[in-house]
Amino acid sequence: MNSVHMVADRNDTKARLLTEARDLYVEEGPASFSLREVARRAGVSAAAVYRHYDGKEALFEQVCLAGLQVFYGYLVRALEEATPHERLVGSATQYLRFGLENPRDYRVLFMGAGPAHKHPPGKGKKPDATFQFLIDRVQECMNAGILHEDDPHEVATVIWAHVHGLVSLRLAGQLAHVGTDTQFAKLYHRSTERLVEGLSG
Amino acid sequence: MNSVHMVADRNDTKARLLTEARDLYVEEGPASFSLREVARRAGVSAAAVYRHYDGKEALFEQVCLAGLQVFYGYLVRALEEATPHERLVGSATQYLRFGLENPRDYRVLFMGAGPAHKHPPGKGKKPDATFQFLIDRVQECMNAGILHEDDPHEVATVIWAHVHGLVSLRLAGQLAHVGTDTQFAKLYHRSTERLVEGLSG
DNA sequence: GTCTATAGGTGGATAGAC
DNA sequence: GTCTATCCACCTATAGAC
Repeated sequence: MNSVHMVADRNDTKARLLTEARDLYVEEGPASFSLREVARRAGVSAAAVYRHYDGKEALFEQVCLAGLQVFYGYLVRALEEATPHERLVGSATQYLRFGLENPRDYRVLFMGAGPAHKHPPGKGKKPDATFQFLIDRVQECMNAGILHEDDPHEVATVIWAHVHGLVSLRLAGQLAHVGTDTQFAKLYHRSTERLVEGLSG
Repeated sequence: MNSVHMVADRNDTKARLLTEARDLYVEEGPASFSLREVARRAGVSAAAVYRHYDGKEALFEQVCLAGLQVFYGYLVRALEEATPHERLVGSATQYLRFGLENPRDYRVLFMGAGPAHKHPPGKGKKPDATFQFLIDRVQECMNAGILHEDDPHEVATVIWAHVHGLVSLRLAGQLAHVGTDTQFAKLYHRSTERLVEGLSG
């Protein structure tokens, strides 16, 4: 096995720094996110980090980009569905799956404290791509007559707010009373479907 | 006018520090929130802050508490409504008003970066009181037969997630395409009412 | 590619004068 | 109540040895 083909060696310092950086960020917050602490957790010196990343900000940028890659990996699966309706529902399902299976990435991408990090390019640009994806699913349903003709922008907006609200509150521990992830998923799907029906009918 | 009765003198350093602290937090994020910078903005030395607050964390705690006071000031107005249904809808309305009229306080209270600030007592305790308030409104509607009997916990959960999702995305600028605050308010009310109908019918 | 050493900077908090 | 001066901790980033 050539090292060139190894994507995530357990001892790959670069990859290790990336995950340690992400974990530190979500565990201790932006205020405590330091390059030195990331290096400590990864078991290397602070100076070593500069062999892999251009600095603190660049490191965090890569954390965001890596999270987006994972996120898109989930979203695109919804396109494998057969009908427009299934693709729309599937999008919501994949969004939920991403959040529950990658809570740390979700927090970095969608629960960053507003202007917490200034530069992270994944904050103002890519989520727009996400939004467009959802708009396309809605438009698709309207074209197929599955959803009543309406402003796809508006319907997509409300759906996004709804799923983001549910997932973010769940990950924040505010919805612990709902029970298991499976129970939460039922609630998620039921309320989302009813919301869509209510908005389109 | 006795100074004892003056709550917010323009030159009241203590009050000035509080608002400067809040603004710095929402503008620059937790990572850049420093006692020294707050003091600079307030036009006093860093040491002067300690005459009013016990330190950096204590200062931020007071920022959170002040925001909660304002928030509750909005919520309780919903209790002035005549019927359970109007009180439930009114709660959502007041929640929206608070967010649009006090975006900085809203960000501090509900859009803090997860574990961004560790101690702030307004994060794990008080929002529970907020949630209980909403549960009470829902239960009230069910008792009155206005909402179909269901788990008030669950219905309140979905409503909270929905309104929080809409307001937080709006304040994050992700819903700029919706238009004016008035237009956004229409969307907010319409989608919320349909959600409630869908969940209870 | 990783280390140690170091330069240069910011911040929290305290002491003591006024 | 506010100031200046100060201490100490921690950080980013770089230089140069290995």
